[in-house]
Amino acid sequence: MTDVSAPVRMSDVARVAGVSNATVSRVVNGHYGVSASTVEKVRAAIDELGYESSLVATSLRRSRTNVLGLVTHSFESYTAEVLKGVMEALSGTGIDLIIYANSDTYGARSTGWEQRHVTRLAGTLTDGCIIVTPWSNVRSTAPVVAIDPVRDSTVPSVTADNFTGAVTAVDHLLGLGHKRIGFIAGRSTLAAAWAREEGYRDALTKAGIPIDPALIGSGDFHPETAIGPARELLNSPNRPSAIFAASDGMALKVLEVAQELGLDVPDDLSVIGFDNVPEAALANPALTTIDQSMHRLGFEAARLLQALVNGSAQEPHHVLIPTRLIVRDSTAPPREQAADR
Amino acid sequence: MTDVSAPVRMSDVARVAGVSNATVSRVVNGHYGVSASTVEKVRAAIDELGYESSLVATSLRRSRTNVLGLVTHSFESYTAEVLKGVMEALSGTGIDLIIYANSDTYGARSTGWEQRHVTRLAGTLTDGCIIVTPWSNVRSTAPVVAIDPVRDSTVPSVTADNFTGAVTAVDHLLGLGHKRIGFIAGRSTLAAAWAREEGYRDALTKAGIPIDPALIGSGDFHPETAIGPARELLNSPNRPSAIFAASDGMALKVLEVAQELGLDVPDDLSVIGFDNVPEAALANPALTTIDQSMHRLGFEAARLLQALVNGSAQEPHHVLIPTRLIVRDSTAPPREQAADR
DNA sequence: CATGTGATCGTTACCGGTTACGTTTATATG
DNA sequence: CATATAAACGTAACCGGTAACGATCACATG
Repeated sequence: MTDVSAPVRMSDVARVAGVSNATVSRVVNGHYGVSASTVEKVRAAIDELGYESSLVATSLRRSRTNVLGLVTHSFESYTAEVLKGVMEALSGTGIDLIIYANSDTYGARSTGWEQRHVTRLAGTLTDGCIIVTPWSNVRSTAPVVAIDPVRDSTVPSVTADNFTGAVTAVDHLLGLGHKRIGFIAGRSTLAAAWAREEGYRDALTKAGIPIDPALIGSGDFHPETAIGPARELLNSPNRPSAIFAASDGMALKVLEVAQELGLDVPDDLSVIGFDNVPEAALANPALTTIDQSMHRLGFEAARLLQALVNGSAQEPHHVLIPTRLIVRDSTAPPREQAADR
Repeated sequence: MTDVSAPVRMSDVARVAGVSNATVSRVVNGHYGVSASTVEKVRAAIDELGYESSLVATSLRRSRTNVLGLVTHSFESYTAEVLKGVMEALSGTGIDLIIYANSDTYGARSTGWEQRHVTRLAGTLTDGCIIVTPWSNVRSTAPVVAIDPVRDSTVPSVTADNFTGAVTAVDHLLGLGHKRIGFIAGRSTLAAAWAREEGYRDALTKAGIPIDPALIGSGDFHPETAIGPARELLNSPNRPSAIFAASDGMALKVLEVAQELGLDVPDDLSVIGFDNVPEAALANPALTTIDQSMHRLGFEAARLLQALVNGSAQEPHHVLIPTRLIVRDSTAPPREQAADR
């Protein structure tokens, strides 16, 4: 039967140790001005009572809390990867992480939740916040770092080099001999989606291929939204020989649609994604994609936020993570070219 | 140029609206006793200033915070699944979730951190806590629910029916004709590991097969720890025709070891895991396993914790989630039996 | 007209710590 | 011995809200 009584407060420790509240606080925080014998008494009382300071009371009074906040709206695998990166950056620093998730908007993709959570946390509970994939802009008095922000965002951010990555993806397809390359876009308000589409357009233009609006379908990064555009692209009389999807989730849906239509990947259709989520490597066929290290995004975001909190961050506050082409089994030369050889 | 000034407090709203702090509080919390015109003024001031109440100050004063805490030590895929279940249970209830992760022990598997975090959160910031895979026992004045607790735990818990699941796994192998079945155990201090081993022993005994200690290797649920025992089992002169690993992570390592030794799965060796992590379905060969719905564990844990907080939970406070055999490609009749037919 | 009643709103103590400041005591200095 | 100095520790204000309590006022009632 353990104690189900009230939690142990600092005043309890003070009473047992026969000192004042202030002295206990000094001991807990290792401040100067307490005799060795008093420190000993207080330590003993703390151990005896099993005292732990209240995070809430401490952060209300203190300006610095040594806790960083992270706000997210879902826990997909990419979020987990980001979190691992953040934890790695924080490991051994003595800085803890609080993740705030609100149930009301779960799965609802509603907007404005980041703002609410950030203002509720920043300035009191946390020294700063990381926002994972924000769907709207935020303002805050405490430092904020966004991962994959919206297009017009002015807050410090960490993103993959989406433009270069998209160019690399299209160049890969061009290099294989593809001429008609379809694109399934992401949510246009997000900077990442915009940059990937720009990369697609740029790479084609550079290669002297005119942009055909009929080859551009619009998704919003959620896998299901790729199904319609994919069917449309693949059912068209002059269907593309390759499709570049702005995310792996959507690319995997393209694979499904291709299978459903009896198209062989990569012989009839090449598919390339973006993100390199764990599922991509395990798909059938394994998905060629552009790797953006979520782990790295989280890691760098935590680093940047720490620097911002310490005031030691150098401008500009936008870090770009390089991307990498991962060639797997979903891309190959188009059938005509393959026959030529 | 947005405001980089101090955060807006309730007193700022009060000043702008020309009322007292208490009235603003009443409006924010929708309490009775404020005239319609005053409510309007306060609402306007709140909108104008963009006020959001401080989570910290509120929870310091209030006994009830409508925030649940979750303490975890890592963000593997099972944690993400659990989180999704928790969020689903909380969706629409107006109850938010705070996840606390401490960096010091990240990956270090040290002990006692759960206790620190729970006491720092419970009673002030949160109304109660869910602890994911605790490695030690905890006490708390606020309700606590453990997912996969330690063996001697007395706290309310949610676990899969590990015993029955393990029996099912072994029965599946026995049904295929296997007689020599190896086992790779999990961390013995965890209730789940213990129940799975008990299930293994029980199923064999029930089938009249004596327990051979040489067939039991010890891991601790971390995948790498399965490699040694797997090599030992598979290199032995009288090697088992099937191995039951106490977790999918470890089972996947067994597959790797088998490949390394030139053994074909499932022809030379059947492998069955436990958990049904996403990777299991995508492994080569696809892993036969016992499904324990992490999502469900999280969901039920959140439900139980809510009931505990509301005081509406009925005894006993231990909920058992049924498990399910998922037959895939890593199990088959042993070679001898296969030849018999 | 005196008093009762209820709605509205301000005053103030408090949640559990932190810290500026003041007080006491011991020791050093003139 | 009087005074300066510093170490050790307590007192009390404060962080940003909440809620018990009291005060004020309009209106109804005897």
